[in-house]
Amino acid sequence: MADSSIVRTRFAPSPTGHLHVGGARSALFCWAYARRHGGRFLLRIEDTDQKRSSDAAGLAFLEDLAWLGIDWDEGPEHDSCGGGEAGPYFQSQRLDIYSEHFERLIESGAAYRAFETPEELNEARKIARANKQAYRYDRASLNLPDQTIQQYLDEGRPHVLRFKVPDDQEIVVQDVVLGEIRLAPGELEDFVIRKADGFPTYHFAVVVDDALMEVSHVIRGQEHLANTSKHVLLQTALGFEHPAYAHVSLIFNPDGSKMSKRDKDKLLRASVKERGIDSPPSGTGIEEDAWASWLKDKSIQLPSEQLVLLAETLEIELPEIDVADFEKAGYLPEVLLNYLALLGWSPADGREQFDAAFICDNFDLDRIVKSPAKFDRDKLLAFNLDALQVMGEDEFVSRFRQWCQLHHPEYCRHFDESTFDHFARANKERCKSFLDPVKSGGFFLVDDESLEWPVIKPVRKALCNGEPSGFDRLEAMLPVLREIDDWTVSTLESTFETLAQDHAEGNLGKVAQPVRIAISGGPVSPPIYDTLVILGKQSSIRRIERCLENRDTICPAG
RNA sequence: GACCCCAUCGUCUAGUCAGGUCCAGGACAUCAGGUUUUCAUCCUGAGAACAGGGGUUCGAAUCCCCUUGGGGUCGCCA
Repeated sequence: MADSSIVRTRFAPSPTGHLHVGGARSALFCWAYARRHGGRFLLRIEDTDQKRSSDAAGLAFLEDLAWLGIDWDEGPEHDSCGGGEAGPYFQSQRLDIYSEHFERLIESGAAYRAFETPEELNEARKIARANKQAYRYDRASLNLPDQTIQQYLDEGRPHVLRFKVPDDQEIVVQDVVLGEIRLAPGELEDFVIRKADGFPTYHFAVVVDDALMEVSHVIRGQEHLANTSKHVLLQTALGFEHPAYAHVSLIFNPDGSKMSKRDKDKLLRASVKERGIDSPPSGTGIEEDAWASWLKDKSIQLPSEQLVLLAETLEIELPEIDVADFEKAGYLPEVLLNYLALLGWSPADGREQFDAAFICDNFDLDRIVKSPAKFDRDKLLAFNLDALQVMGEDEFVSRFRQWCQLHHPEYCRHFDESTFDHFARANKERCKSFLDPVKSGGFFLVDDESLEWPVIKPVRKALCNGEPSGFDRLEAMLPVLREIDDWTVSTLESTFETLAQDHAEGNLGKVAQPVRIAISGGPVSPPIYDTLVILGKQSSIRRIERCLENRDTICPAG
């Protein structure tokens, strides 16, 4: 340990695609802590599982981190982030480093070879479970005669390396958030540190890497709490210093279950089973084999594109779990970051809305809460609204345009640049997320000749009821609107004021609402003059005409 | 089942470590009014919590114990 006073934190995900919000918060806390204390934040890829192959898609979370504005000083290179002296930062490239440390443990007798097969162990676990007993590895291989071991080795029997847990001492973990956690002697079994394929297990790799990368503070989710005792033991056996630990509570769904990256699979799997679908629906691109094993094994996740396609065919709405889901749903990265920071942490001054710089200036471990938090989308949405409202108009337009290009290019294609601009501005005051204008603006995209008017209460109220009715007023207004040459917000505004005087005793709503419905097909749209201008004179007139033509369907006689 | 962690309004939390200033504060949500050309905003107001039981103490949301509830882990996953 070169200089123990320098703060070094790390985020160490496995390369399984997108970053989920729990991971994002861990990364945020690590990052903020390093920034607050003038330290370094590193990223390390925990890819020691050969079965879950790590292709390029596995590294999608790098984009998610970057989107959130979390940058790393060392780790995989991405844009201007990454690099560093303590690499490689992919565990699969550090195998020779681990073997050196395995050797030390074998020589000192702190680790031993074990020859049981996974099947044997599974069987033993099952029996123990059936007898309502806690299963612990029985150390059978530890008691094997040297001769037998040599014989097995000569035969080339596959084997793992297990760590010999001292059975006479209590293990104490000091946690910055939780305090002191004690584990009685004998609670821990001799856990595996090297798999049969020669790769280290998570426990071993994490300890070696944290030590070699001089990580000073391990900030991670509480699901790792039970592992920490193993790590502490390994550190002692290897002669490493213990980093400071801070275990952050988990993030839950509103229903109280753990918010997991596997939730989407879980939801779909349940639905598939319920409907008795036993082969992969066509168009999802899922192979028969993959489908079968996915159905059987809860720990298997489908690639995200297949997940999306499957959800579409089943007409199921997937929960927002990944950072990318929130991006797609139209949230601002700075708002998500803000909200995530509030999940388990709060600044001393009680402020709730702040930016990344504020977090970096104020974050500390002593204000982290121990209890778990439920993810509250309403609050996130409210924060998003606030951020959208205070955003400058130009910034809003350009960010909204960028987002549309990515997620709803049909709007960019449909409008020319200045009309898109107007569309964006007209929506700014009234949207909670980038998705709102898109969801409510579908009528802009439909053909004038195919616009329909659903016969729902607010429509009938505005169009059919009263004397004169909305339709009567529309009829009277149409010729006036036809005569307008200067189809602009200001001209329309003065025209409508006159129309309101002439036909509705000055009540603007009485003239605006029928027009709104006529041109949008429903009772909701951006401010009426903006809507008329964005749509254009020709379309607006045509839609009013067609609405009038449909009077009898919309207001059935009686 | 074993072990470990947690427990303040519906939700996120402040207050807990250094007991009194807390008949518990804020935010989101809810409800009621008001503003508004629709929706969304915006403004005003209201209701809403220390899980239960024992201690310790002059005094407990704060300290201790038990119960209950929730969660995590128990993989040759990370």
